[in-house]
Amino acid sequence: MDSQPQISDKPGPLRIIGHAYRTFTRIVDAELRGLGFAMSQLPVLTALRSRKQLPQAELARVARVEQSSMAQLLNRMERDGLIARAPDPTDRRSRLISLTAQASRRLPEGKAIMDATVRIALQGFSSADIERLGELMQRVSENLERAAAERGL
Amino acid sequence: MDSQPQISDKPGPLRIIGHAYRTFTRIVDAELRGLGFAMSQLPVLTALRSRKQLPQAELARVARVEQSSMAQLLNRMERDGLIARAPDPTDRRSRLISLTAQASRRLPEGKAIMDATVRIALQGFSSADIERLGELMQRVSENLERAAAERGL
DNA sequence: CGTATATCAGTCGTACTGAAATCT
DNA sequence: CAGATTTCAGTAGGACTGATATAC
Repeated sequence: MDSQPQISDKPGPLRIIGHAYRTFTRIVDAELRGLGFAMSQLPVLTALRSRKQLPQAELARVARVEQSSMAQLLNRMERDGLIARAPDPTDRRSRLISLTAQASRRLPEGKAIMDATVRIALQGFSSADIERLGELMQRVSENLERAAAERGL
Repeated sequence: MDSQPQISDKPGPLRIIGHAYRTFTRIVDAELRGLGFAMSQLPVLTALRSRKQLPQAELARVARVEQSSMAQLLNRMERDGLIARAPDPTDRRSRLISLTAQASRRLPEGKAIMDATVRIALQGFSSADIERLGELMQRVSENLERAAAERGL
């Protein structure tokens, strides 16, 4: 007798996406805590590893967050001794961000934790599955970016 | 000369997922603002529409957030006149949550906005694509849930 | 004791406002 | 020089989490 409505409240793909992402963040942040890192900091750290000095606006672009989000993140990172801010000699509005030696030293281990967790998330996925997931999510992201732009967001 | 490293910083599937979800939230919240709703409230509202009275713990389970997150969400919803809390006659620790008439009246329109935004996110997707995306994300979610449980998170 | 709820501190994201420097 | 743009800072409020505390 499955004529019962069973009030499934089926989550819908976007609900699943949100929940999976929060679970991912929770795991990575817990693993990074021992290193003194947080997941939100990794894009900043890795961007500064290759190009040693970058302005805040460029870091916001790389991390795909708003300028004010990046400003606050950098405040916490400076407080925690992960980055330093130095005046930009060529533009007095700007300050150049660089890694401290400590952050630079611990970065590889942090990146390894991140990569390992991504592998856990994708356990049991074939290369084709991974490629397909990336492609589908990329299309979702583009659809939403376009809609946001149309609305001036 | 494309022998340049081109420092692609390829996002990785989890980064795309996070960014897509944030963009989705931003759009839905903007559209719901006129109704006085927020996206985080919709699971609560729809759960209370079918079963008119539920305790906080059950709402946290349905919305897949921690108990403290739900407590604060309900505080804001009560402040905004969307829900009411009444003592549970059968358990004096618990309080039963119910919708106000206003919230109940506006809920269908809120649900329509949500559904329309999901359709935008999935524009250009065949039914097979949608099914495949749901299936892949479900597997990611299960992998991460298992890992979180193993770590006592 | 165990379960339901409340509260606090902290992170992270957004929007909005405004000052200072730069560019045209 | 005026006016627009860019770079950053600061604030407010929301949505999470984890850790505690209180009530039954």
